[in-house]
Amino acid sequence: MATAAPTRTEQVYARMRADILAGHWTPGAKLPFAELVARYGGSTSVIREGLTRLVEQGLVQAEPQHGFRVMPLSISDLVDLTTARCELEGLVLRLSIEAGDLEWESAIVAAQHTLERTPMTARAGEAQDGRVDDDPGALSDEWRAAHARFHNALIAGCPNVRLRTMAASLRDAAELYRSWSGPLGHGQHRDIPAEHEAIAEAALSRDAHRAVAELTRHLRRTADLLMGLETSGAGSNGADAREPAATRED
Amino acid sequence: MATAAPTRTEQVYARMRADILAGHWTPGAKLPFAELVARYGGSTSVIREGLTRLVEQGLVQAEPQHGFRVMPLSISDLVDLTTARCELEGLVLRLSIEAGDLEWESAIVAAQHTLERTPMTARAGEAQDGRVDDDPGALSDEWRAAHARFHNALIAGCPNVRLRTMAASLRDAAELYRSWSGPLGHGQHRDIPAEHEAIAEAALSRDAHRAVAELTRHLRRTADLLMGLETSGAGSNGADAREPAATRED
DNA sequence: TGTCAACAGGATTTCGATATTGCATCACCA
DNA sequence: TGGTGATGCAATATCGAAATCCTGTTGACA
Repeated sequence: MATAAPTRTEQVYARMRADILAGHWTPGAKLPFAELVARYGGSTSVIREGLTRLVEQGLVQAEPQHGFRVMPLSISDLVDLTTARCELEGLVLRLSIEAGDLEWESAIVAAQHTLERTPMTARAGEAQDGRVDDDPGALSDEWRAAHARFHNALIAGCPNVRLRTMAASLRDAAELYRSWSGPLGHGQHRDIPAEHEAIAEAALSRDAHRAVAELTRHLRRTADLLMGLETSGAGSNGADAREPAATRED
Repeated sequence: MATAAPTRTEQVYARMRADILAGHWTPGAKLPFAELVARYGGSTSVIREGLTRLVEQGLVQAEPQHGFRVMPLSISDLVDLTTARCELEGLVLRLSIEAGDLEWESAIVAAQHTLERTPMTARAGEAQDGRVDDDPGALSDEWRAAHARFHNALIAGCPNVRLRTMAASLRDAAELYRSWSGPLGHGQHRDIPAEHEAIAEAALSRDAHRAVAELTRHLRRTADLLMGLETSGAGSNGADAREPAATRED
């Protein structure tokens, strides 16, 4: 599965990244070298390089003489993140719709089909080997992967690599929040598949304005829900809420 | 001068970054460990960590088993970069104008005053110690610093840390292009100070729409000029132009 | 003469140990 | 008894060498 990357650093980095995004390390928790070396193999140099990359991506925090810790979550950051995503992902989606070709369309159709038929919640007690087991009702890894692929397919048509990369990076940051909140759709009279279909349909109709509006609503709803339930379970100093969570602007 | 950063990695990283942005290494050129160790001190680990951070920022390119090289320049990337900057920096400026306080205003006034009175071109023959000397007519380090501070002051009012960081990162990437083109304003019947003043004036008048329009025009003019002159001097495989430079969209 | 394989040189990647730093505990003194 | 300073411990930051990989060259063979 990880044959393409020849260097050990790359492999370790990829695994650490996946684990963090999957929620195997609690936000704000320390990442001690000893444990990382034991878990991922490689020497401190390799671990350190991986951590450094994650720091630069905003997924990990570095404290100069105290080591590294998973980026802590906060309400105010989630507000910022959501605003940034709405603006940036909206822009990228618009460019994508303008430039997307047939292949792009087909990929969206396929990704939506897959997502639609992938169950959101996993069977409990299927934790891999990580530190934190998934509570019942948590999003399944398969669904999250399909979800990411769907959103990636939407913006894949945008020819501007820089904008696309930045949008993807923001989505990763949001993934961290998604991992550390209670189950999302939970009854809350919300039809997530319908939201996805609305976005896809508008995009395929080349109706950029409507597609962006649907996407923005989708993102904001998710964020609002996350904020409502924001009480990250395990961690010691997991979440520090600085602001009273007011959706500003737009 | 570098007393605040306790770790050696931080110092080396900062110096490498500054040197790259200042144009002391030609785009596309290899960055051999031996030379880096000799120039910046520290062992390979330290150098490597710094390079890794720069890779994640898009300033350096990593080829898994072949080392690192300065990110190559290309017309198509400059087009993407400019679009991204116009959109993102425009957005951030708007938010900044909406939220900026008196302190923000004052900082802009001060930064513009400084910029206005800093000569753009340096005296020739003042190369520090680096590899590539500045040709006569190149932008002075002082002006470039003042210029960066001015643009930073404009967007400093934006409370959204993520958006602000991303905008700053894009400006750094643009700085690389600025370093590797002929002198900018060169007669070209262009009044750069006036452009800056127009942006500042509109921002201080809280006229977001006009400010963004002025900023966008400023950025596009610079990019167009860079593309017209795009023939990076020294480097071996410096610039690879993939597309015929067509400004699209908007 | 052209092609392929083995070899040598140089560069990067990885390792394990050492040096350094920060923190907590404890003794000592006012 | 409260506060201050020294000491030991744990963890990170840094180092320099060994291992690994790529590249260009030489030589043999068809």
